Amino acid sequence: MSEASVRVSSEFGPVLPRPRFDVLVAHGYTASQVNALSVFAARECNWVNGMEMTHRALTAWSAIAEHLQLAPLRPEETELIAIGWKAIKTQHHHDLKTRGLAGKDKALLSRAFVRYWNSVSAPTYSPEDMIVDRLALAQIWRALLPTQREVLHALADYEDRHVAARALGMSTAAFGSALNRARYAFFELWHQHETPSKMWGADRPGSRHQNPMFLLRQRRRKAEKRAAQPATGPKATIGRPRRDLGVSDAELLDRHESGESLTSLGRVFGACRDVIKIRIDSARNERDTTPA
DNA sequence: CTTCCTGAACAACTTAGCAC
DNA sequence: GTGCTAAGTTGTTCAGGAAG
Repeated sequence: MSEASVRVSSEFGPVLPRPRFDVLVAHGYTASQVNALSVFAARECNWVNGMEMTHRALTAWSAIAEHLQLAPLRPEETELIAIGWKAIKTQHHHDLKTRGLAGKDKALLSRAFVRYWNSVSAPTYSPEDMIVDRLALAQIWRALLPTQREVLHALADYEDRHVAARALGMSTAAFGSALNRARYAFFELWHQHETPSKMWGADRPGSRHQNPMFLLRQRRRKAEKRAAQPATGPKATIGRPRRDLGVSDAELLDRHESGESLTSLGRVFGACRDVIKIRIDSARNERDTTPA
């Protein structure tokens, strides 16, 4: 598409409003040209079926205008259209996510889906859910023991269990126990008269792991992977090589079954407890699947 | 060369059970 | 009710192979 074609194109009227003044945006591009490029990008973007045309054009418009302002050199029209397409695609994905329809498993009815369509399909907006939740929170908070409130409060304040534990003069282990009990008490009260589901998720640091849907999907993927693996057969050779602890897995299993704890075995062989556990599990698996 | 994927190892959190 | 310990569970990082 040439500069001349942008100038003569006047088909963007119904999609985007024509600017009242054809002001210069940047690098010689005028507002009308940016409009035309945005509409072109929107119309030719055939891989976002279902996204409304004006929404596409506005998304492309924002991205193109921003790029023009930031670009050190004059960008080509094709580059601006590509910028528009990229923005439309990203926005489309975001929209789907908001409606709970994103992800590889299109059949999955996600929480976002329920949350979005519950509010959208309601005849009028209702703050009922938020009010009920806030009242329940206030009632449950009063029903908790003072120490349970303290640990929850400290964790919320410091956002770090080690710092929170120090602030309360507790060991990390004691804080962890108290926190677990407090959470469980809260959970029971929240699900009063119902069977509470198992606790899930964890307050790990990092924004990625604050998303419960991420945790849920990750857990499901792992379960699927485990289920797909054959029960027997040689293990894949790729991955980090095993460290030689100077003891066979079978011997570790024997010693563990004789009463030695995982921790003490870990200390003896200079490995963390989980390494010992993995090897014991492996030996146990092999023993159980090998015919006598 | 880069990116993606994988298993091993490590780290952190949760839970159950015991003692006080 | 609380603190502690050990075991169980789950997330992160690292190193290496495969694919493009």
